[in-house]
Amino acid sequence: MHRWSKLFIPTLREAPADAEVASHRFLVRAGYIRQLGAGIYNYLFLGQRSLNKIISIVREEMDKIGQEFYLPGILPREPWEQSGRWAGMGDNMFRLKDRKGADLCLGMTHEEIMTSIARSELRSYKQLPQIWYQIQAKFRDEPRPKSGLLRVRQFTMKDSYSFDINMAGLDKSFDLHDAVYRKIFTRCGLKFVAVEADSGAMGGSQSQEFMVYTDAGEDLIASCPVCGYAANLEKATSLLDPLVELEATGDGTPELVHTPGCAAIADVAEFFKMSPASDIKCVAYMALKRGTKGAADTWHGVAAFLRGDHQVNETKLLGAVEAAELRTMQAEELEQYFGGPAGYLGPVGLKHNAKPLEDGLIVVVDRSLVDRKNLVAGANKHDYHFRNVTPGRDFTWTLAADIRSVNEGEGCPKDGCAGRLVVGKAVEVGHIFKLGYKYSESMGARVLDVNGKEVTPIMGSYGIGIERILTAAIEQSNDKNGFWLPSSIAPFTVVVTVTNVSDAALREAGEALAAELESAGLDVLLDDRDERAGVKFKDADLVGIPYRINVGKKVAAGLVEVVTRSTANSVDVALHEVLAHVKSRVQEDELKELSDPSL
RNA sequence: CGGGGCGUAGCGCAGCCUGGUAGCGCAUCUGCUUUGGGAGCAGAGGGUCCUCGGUUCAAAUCCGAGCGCCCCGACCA
Repeated sequence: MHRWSKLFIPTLREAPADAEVASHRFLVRAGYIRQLGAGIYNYLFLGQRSLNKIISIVREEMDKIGQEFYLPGILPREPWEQSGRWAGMGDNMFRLKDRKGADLCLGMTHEEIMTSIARSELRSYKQLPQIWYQIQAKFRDEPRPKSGLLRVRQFTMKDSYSFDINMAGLDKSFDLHDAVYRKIFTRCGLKFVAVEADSGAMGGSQSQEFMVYTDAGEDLIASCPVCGYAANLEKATSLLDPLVELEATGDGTPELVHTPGCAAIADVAEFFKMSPASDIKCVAYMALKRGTKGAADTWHGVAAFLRGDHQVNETKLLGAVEAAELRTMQAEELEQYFGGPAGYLGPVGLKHNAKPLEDGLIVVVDRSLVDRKNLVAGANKHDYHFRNVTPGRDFTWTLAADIRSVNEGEGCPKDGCAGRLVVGKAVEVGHIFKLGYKYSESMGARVLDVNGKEVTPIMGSYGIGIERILTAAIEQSNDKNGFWLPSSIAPFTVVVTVTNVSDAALREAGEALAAELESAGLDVLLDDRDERAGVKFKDADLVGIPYRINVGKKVAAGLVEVVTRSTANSVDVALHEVLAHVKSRVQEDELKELSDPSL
């Protein structure tokens, strides 16, 4: 029997001043967590209890498709060197040395280690497919930990890895994860959406994130309310409405116009009395090409051209030029590549590469510019623009690609769908990813196929952020008094509140009821503290327990109150019917979660 | 890494400008009363004022350096 009077549940009336998002404030106030350092948290009794429930659900579902391992958190340098990620992970990796001076790191993820096991143990296609998973602490030296448990330096991850003989096998492993993830998040009571995600510059054919909408989230999701299309903004595309082009002036060829003081898009649009959509915006970057086989890293100029009213999507641009990193150009670099200053950069007369990441400038134009005409663009000369600029005729490019971010209200990209996209903030709770051959190839994992020929297994990797499930659940269900969790992941299903423990009859009724519920398999917390009723009600509302049973004066009439935290609804129930009542409520919740059409 | 803010009792804060006994609310402990939405009265305990150095007769307060934490941006397999 869990008696509140004997437990350590340090609730706070006030939250620490630096807690901003709801889940952070409530996790601290409810005594779930305490901070130890930036992005480093102690999980106390209630927090750990809830996380354990989440882990149990994850484990139960994952065991249907995979096998649980447990790999070390402290890892030698060598496998990371082999995959190329010792350098590639950069400062995000915690690194340390042992007493002999050998390099070690703390695991951020375990592709290398799982692949090393596969390499040394898997020999035949007959051993495939394999799905291996673990639930374990991950360490990432985040540049900016924030928002309580949302972005931290140590967290718990369920990560799994699949090894298949071919693409069809990988598709199946991916689909298995997709199905199991939906089951897991549903059982955890999350209102989630699966979205298309960026698969990164280093290959991988399909990538899907599981997101929960919340303003505390750090990702932006574009979705179509009509057809259900949903994608991370890093990846989302859209249909643009047709535009009316400007009339050509003069002989229709580029004409240099004096545009004093028009460095900003808005100024240019005002000057020419046109929409910013008829202007060509230029954003200039330096792109990092990672040196291979010990060669030095090199930086290359990139000119990104797009519509004046569009925003560069750096993730897409990074993918388009196949670079490792981007940074914006400095003034000297602008002068070197464009011969003109910021605010007046343009594509006319620029020399560019035939292929990305060679010497010289890479010119990337957004696809939405390709069929346009009579545009206005900077002349690479202070206070001058060209008009009558037509892409293809007046300038060419290294490559044309989708490098812009979609905006809310643009057309859904699905064929025949007339919907308009909406954009919302979300937090990522899971990610499934077709890795391809990156790790199996670089680390030399091979098996013999049915013909006795050596082939490289194809891999997938799949993650779930355990703490983020808890955080997202709190974000989606809270009010000014606290939060409520689904009974599947709440630290307790029901709290039995004895309103006045100095009344022996109430105390005994509470004890008896709690014992009955507990012996029926419910997670019960008996609030037997010698506190005023109000204090106990406030605490119960705060700490996330979905049901409360008030054992008070009505006990004399054989009644207690069953209060639902989410709705504050209270019903009087006869003592001998409480168990059946609560059990059926919990079962209803589970059924509702599993059949909720919004999922 | 760029910008901003903060560091005084467990939590929330005042005091700092203008140097001189370290305070308030909540929490904690004791007693009495109270007992259905964070009770009342009386009493008590609790502080390296982030650290180090400097100025001064005297530093929470002024000066310098460092550390830590938060927010915005950049970054984020």
